Amino acid sequence: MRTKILKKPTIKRLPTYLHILRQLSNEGEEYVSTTKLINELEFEPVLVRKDLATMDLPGKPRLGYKLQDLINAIEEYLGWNETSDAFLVGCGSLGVALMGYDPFKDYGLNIVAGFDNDSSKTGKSIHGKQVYNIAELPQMIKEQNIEVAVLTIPWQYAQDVANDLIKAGIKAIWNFTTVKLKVPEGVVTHNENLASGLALFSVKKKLRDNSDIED
Amino acid sequence: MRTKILKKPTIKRLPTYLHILRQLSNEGEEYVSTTKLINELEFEPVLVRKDLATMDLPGKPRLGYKLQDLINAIEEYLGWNETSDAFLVGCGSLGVALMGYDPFKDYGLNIVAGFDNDSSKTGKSIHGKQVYNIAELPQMIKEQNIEVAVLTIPWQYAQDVANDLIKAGIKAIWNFTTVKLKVPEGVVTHNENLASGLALFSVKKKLRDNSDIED
DNA sequence: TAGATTGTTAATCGATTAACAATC
DNA sequence: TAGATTGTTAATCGATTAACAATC
Repeated sequence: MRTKILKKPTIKRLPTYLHILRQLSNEGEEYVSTTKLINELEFEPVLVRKDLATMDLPGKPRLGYKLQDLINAIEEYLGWNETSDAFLVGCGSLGVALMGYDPFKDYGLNIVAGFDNDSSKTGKSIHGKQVYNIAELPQMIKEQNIEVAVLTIPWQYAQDVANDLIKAGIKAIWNFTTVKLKVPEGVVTHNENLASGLALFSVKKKLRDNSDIED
Repeated sequence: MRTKILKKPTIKRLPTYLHILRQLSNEGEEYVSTTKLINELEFEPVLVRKDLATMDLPGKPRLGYKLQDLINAIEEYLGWNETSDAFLVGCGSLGVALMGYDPFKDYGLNIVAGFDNDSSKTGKSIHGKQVYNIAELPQMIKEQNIEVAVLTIPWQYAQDVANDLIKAGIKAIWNFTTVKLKVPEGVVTHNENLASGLALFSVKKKLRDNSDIED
């Protein structure tokens, strides 16, 4: 297993590359050069070349990289060659969306069930996935050996529920609440901050004409 | 109107501050110091102080900032003191979620209607908002003077639909597809890249034990 | 006055960009 | 051989952190 640690900005750009590479692959291409990738992107060529170089694949001058090798390397690095099963906690509108968001299957994430404390939601199935009462979480986490959770509950309950999840064996939490979770060693969280994105969007909008702010 | 341009990382942190400040305000606090903010956060104190300093408010040594002034300044800077009406295009699972995502009302965004080309979706209302056929978009954008669009359609159609939106008068697109939209001068887009977040999450997960990667 | 805090300038760190060498 | 591309080292740029002065 590769243990080389890439820079955070590089990691964030990898899915963008991967998306284009998969497209090119569908179109039957065999090799891909930085130049070809750049056409679809707004990154600097050197940046792309450096990012791809971190994958430690040999590129052929004049040709580029072997497309499939590059795809495999990125998928492997991200761990997207095998999917992890995950529980989603909080079947509000955002939770329901994520349960039905097809593209995740390309990103190594498989949400297998949802949980909620609202009895009007439990017992039904959403996007083909069963919704259970949150009380059943600990037992089901243990039984099914689930290590990944997606947290889409109101922020007021976030820390408490996270504590329960961790106690039951969850090792990684993708957190969509605005709360910065406090977690013990050995548990990772990642905050998906929609508000940050919206803030940036709002400011760009305001500065529309005289702006020099970049994405 | 304030035209001072903040740094991108600062802008992304503002909503986090705002969230905590609003909480403190609800609890009846009148002043807030960096020290108090830090308790809820994982940022460096100096960083927070510098971010807040960009708001150009006088802080009182030993006391901190006047809470309400700080909240107002941040909201004003982000343009969140007044909400913009927006159309959402693409009522798939993600689109439906965003239409029903309550917190947006605190973030200056008001999605007033949805659009889709699937006749099984049009004519109904979702989360209290009407869904129209995408063919009606141009006319309705003009009639209602809408300048903001949220784009949650499959990426294959993203550029084409964006072109139509812009032609009809849309000035700002919050783009949830994986495509980097090409837009003319005077139109802003912001890409919300869920895949980037998931990539970072995946890598953190993989490196769980021996990691030195930071959020 | 002492202490907690704001506010600012300088130093460090990290990421991007520029310049150029190597290769098929 | 010429040219397109990979690959790498050095320079620049931007953001964070450290150090310290100012103030109530």
